[in-house]
Amino acid sequence: MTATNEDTIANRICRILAARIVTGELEPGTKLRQDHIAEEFGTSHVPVREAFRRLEAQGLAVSKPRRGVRVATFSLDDVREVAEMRAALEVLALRHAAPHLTPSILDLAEAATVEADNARDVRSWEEANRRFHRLLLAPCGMPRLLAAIDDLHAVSARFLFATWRSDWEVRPDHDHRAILAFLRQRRTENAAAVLERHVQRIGQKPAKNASGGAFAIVG
Amino acid sequence: MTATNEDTIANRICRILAARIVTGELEPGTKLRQDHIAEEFGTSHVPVREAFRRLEAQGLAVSKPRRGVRVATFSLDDVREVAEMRAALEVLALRHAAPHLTPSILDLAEAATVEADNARDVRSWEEANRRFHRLLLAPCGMPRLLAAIDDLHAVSARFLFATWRSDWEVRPDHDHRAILAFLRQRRTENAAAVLERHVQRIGQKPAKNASGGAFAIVG
DNA sequence: GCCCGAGAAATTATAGATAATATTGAAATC
DNA sequence: GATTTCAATATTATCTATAATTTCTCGGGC
Repeated sequence: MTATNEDTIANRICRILAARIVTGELEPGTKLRQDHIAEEFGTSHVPVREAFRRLEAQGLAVSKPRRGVRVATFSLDDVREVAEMRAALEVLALRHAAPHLTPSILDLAEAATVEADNARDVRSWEEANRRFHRLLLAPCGMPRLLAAIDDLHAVSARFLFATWRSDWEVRPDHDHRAILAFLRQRRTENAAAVLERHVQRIGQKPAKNASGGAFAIVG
Repeated sequence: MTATNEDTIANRICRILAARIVTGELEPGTKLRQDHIAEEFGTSHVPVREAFRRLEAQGLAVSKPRRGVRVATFSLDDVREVAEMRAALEVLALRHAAPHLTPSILDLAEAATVEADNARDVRSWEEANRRFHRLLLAPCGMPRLLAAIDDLHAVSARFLFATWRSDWEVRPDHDHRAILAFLRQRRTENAAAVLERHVQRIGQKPAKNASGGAFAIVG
């Protein structure tokens, strides 16, 4: 029952740092100092360095030789790029997953949509939204594709959390319901088309809402 | 003029091991022992471990905690998955790159095609082929997308090298020429359609050639 | 007042060493 | 003869220490 035995220290550090970066607790550009992190986790700096390498590969951190590691910055262009990649890959995954979607999976996805619509904060909305996407795509049986989509989701979530620091307004997600309706009718291509537009909206220019604050459409 | 100063030891080890894995010099399933590799490169094992983490992220190696790192194995399903991902992402890249393609870039791509057609071995064919794809896609200006495509190319190349161990037959690439022709006419969507089919062919079931040996269409 | 440089402090990258774990092979048992 | 157990070996994951590089700071000169 040794929980630490299943997982390496480097992996744990990587997961925790990734969560901090995604939620914005660690701001873009922040220096990640290996000795400080090592001290915080009560380890040496070697596993910390290994965690850095994984974060780098996921695009959450940037390292320059001999100049340290920083939390990756991201521009609107980056967000748009990730949105387009997600759109292309999620459509691919949905096409392969559709034949294996069961009514019970679609019910779970609908429940996730309802949860997202009722979410009171951005964090629980993000969790429910990601669950919706994952439920529909997981049956594609393409592990590398799913892993790539997950990484892109993480970057999208960074943008989401950065935009909606504290305030969050409830708004029903019509795209999700449309996708589910099409999938129930086995009209895969229609569902894929809605999904593609839906995901591409992530990177759209933030617009003004009624109260004057900027907001971005997210998916 | 210190070349080693520009690059970290871990990076160098990673690049060299990646090349060995891709070319098949290191066979799938081979155990990668950190102490042996460290000794070969005349370093300690710490940079070796960091290199392992990058190889893992690229999908070229698989590591299980406390059980070491092995060269990743790959099945025909894996190859097909990578082919589909490449098709989706390369089409996306081409759509964005097309407006920025100049006649001189297209000329270089044509030269690469000629080189590939005349290649006497699989290795030089692969180099020319990859150059062709990269020339056409690089102007898209989406660095993360290009990096993802590069990683997928590496996995495709593993399959290529594994299939064509030594023998290699010259065969002109009609797809490449068709893509170039469409791009010269600014018919981006036609070019994208050919590219999509072209890349998807990678994972197609190996067929028999005249001499009776199995061969796979590759792109 | 501003810029430049030398020295100091902090930090990274690497090396060498240690403890814990998995693997292997041989002997003993069924 | 096959199987299980146990110890020897090999390997991994980690820690401590060291060398090298970068950044910071403070003082002097323009």
